[in-house]
Amino acid sequence: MKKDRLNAEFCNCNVIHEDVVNRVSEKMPEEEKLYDLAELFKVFGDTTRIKIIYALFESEMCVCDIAALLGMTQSAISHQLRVLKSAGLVKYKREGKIVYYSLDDEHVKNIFDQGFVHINHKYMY
Amino acid sequence: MKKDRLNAEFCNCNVIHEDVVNRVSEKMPEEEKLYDLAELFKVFGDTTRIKIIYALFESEMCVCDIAALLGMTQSAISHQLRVLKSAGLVKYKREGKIVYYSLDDEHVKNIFDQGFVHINHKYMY
DNA sequence: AAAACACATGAATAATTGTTCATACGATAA
DNA sequence: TTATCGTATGAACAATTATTCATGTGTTTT
Repeated sequence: MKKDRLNAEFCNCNVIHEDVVNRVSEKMPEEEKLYDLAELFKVFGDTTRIKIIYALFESEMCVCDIAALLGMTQSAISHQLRVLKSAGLVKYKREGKIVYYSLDDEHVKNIFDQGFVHINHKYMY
Repeated sequence: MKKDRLNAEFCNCNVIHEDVVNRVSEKMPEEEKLYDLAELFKVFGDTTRIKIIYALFESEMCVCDIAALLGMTQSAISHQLRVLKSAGLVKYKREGKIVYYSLDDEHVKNIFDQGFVHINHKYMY
């Protein structure tokens, strides 16, 4: 009975298909890339941030306008804009007292469109 | 000084650009769609699940093999496969004692590819 | 100068969530 | 049948996180 372990890592069960595991293991992207990808999707995994991004698809907006649009406090929006900013998804420019936020990535729309394809496909059954 | 509120929702700041807010408001997708989209991305927002999906890009796999590949317990993998399954992202087939999981959505790859575009673009600066 | 406004931010709280542990289920083997 | 194996799952725990509240910063206005 085989008791192989891959990468000397702890695992409480046997490897059933060693060939498959080895082949897939070689094809896996770098750990760091996968981590970064998960971090990016984590940013998209919140309704408020999704709404902010959709709003910014249409127009650059200041914090107060976004807060009014979404019916949320200025503080909550500001906190979320910070998350979006550190993820490199939005940028801002200051004009007097007002700070205008806009999208800083032209690929986000594509990601969301593909996401909708999945959602809509799911509901056809 | 204007004190408008949109949609009769509470918001602790003034609407500065009423025209922009109204125009963007009309263009926003349905609340439910945005919620579903966030839920989908939430599933992608975990390194373990990202790894599982990448593994399944290459080959269908049983639970033990995935656990060995990722160096994690069978229980942890099984819990995550449950999440992926209820999101409509993976399907399974049973053969005796062994359960084989495989991808159930051909669009996921596109979403991830676009995600990588963002990540790689970000690191060029 | 002080007051008002737009926005940012630290701390606290509540809610969500990933993993572990123990155990149960379903199928095969002895 | 009993034992074993592959998998599923509920409960518990730790860690993360979204919002609120209070307050601070920077800019304009009076």
